[in-house]
Amino acid sequence: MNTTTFNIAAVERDTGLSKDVLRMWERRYGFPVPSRDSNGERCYPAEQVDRLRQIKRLMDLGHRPGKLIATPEEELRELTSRRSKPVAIVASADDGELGELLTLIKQHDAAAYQQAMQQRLARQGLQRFVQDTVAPLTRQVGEKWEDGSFEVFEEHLYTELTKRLLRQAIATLPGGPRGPRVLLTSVPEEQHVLGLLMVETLLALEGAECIPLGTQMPLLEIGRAAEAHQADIVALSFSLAFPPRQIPGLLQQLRQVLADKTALWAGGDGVTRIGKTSDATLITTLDEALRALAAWRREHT
Amino acid sequence: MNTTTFNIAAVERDTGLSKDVLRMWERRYGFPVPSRDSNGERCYPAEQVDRLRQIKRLMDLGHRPGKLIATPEEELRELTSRRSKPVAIVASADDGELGELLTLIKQHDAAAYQQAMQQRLARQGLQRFVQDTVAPLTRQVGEKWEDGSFEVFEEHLYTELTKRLLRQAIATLPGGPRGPRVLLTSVPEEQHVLGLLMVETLLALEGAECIPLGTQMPLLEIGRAAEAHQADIVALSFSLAFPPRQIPGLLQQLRQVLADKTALWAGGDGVTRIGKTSDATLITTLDEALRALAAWRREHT
DNA sequence: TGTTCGTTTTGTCCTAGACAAATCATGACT
DNA sequence: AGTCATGATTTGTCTAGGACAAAACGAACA
Repeated sequence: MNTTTFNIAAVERDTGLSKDVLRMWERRYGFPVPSRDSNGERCYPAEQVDRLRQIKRLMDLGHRPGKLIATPEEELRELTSRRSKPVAIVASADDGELGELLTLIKQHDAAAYQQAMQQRLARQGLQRFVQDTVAPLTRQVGEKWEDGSFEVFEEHLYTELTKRLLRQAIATLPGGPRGPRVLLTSVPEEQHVLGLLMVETLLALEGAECIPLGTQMPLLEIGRAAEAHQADIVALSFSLAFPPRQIPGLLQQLRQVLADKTALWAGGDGVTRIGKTSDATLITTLDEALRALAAWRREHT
Repeated sequence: MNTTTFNIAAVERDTGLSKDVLRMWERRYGFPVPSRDSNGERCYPAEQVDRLRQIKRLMDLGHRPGKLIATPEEELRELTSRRSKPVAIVASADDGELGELLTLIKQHDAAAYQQAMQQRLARQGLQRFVQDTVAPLTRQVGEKWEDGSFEVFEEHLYTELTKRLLRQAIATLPGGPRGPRVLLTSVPEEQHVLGLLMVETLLALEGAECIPLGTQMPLLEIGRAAEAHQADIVALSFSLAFPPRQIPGLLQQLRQVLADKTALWAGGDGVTRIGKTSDATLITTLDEALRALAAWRREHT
């Protein structure tokens, strides 16, 4: 009998759904329906936590909670059917080879994966490696995770190993301070860093001076860092999981904190869902990052 | 006029203090006292957000909010006076040299810092580098941050650069699967990874097979990962900032999720504040990690 | 085909009360 | 003098339901 239950804080921690949302769903949709302990506090069974995490993931993909909760188990079908929607039209000839890499992760063979990636890096060169291998591979891992063929921990393993590869590659680059000075980071609550690393790699290759501050910088500190480092550009990353409603206000606040001459770039899948803004340059693809760099250089000659 | 204000979600994001706590403090202590917008919602000025972050930091160090909030500006004194308390008795002869490294970070000279660290690594060897350089340096950066002589972004820069160094060093180690299989990760909400990397380095040096899953793994997923990887040991890290109240219950839940033969290690400064538990082996220093490894090996011959 | 406008959905914020866990202070006992 | 138990205080988290604004949707219209 494994009757472990989770209190509401643990569920928030594990699913990313706020306590407010969990209580509201219970009130409105009748799900989840946790039991109560002797103090009248909610006790969620593991099964419901798993389902909530699945729902959260589908919501990050654009689905609406009302519909998802109403769907009993056909979600599994929805998961795969959703596959038609994304812009996976970019059918690369490399799909087969990427599949091999995915298989290595799926087999949890870290050593073989790293070796295969190193070979690929040597063959393609860093720029093409990032654009034609790491980026599509990351997308595919995300999709595998959506349709349930990848576990969360397998995605984590992929992310961790790939981060190491990119950081290693960046370390070998000569630090050429001939381009703009770019400060790369993310706001608190946003911990995805892989996209930021890809951008850093490409910008560093182009000779920009990158200052990586990791993730989760408080807004006011980003302002101080930009000033202290005399940054020309502040580049932020937002993942799909980041609450979209917070992004516009956040960019506006940051814009006010930064000096006027400092450019503000916001990138990542999370910004595809917000409208245009005058506070920041929105960057949705790696190519756009390179174009934005070129544009910046044209304007500052 | 920089009159940017923050709503309560932004303050939670930037300070790590929950909305509940922010509202409760306002009710009980009369601080913070945000203004209200036209909807009656709280608007915190930047100044209060900074103070809150400072208070949060001191609380992580063991101070109590009631006292801190009552202290108007003498906090600054407290900050430095607190210096006497920590176990900084380990006066290493290296202090001078470490100071130089700190200075490089303070000057934001990433290139020089990396070069100096590489030299140190070459001179000391990896094990001593971790134990005699990285560990004390990290502690000092934390202290500098406490007394205000390091900004948050300077700590982030240190962390990011040092992470890269360690990962690079780990990558050069031969993957010898002769020891136990150790799965390293942290629970959601816990994003500090430097301690985990130090342990990974030492364990890998001892020939253990390390599986780094990054941070923020949901509990149930940790269980699945341990099973899939046939892990002998699951090693978790908790920083000082992690809510201590959650740790015991969390270890208990995880213990139930894991197979009996799988050992559970909990390390980091965060576990020094909780009592003994039968659910996990508590590890508070790097030495202890090595001893725990030796003990494990004795028991499994 | 695309745009505007009402309607529905959804998340977040609000107040205020209750309680349990942790911490502190006191006093008794070894 | 030190150690342990007991009671008071501090502190965080949970609960409840209500209100509202922003986003998403759908339908009528240009």
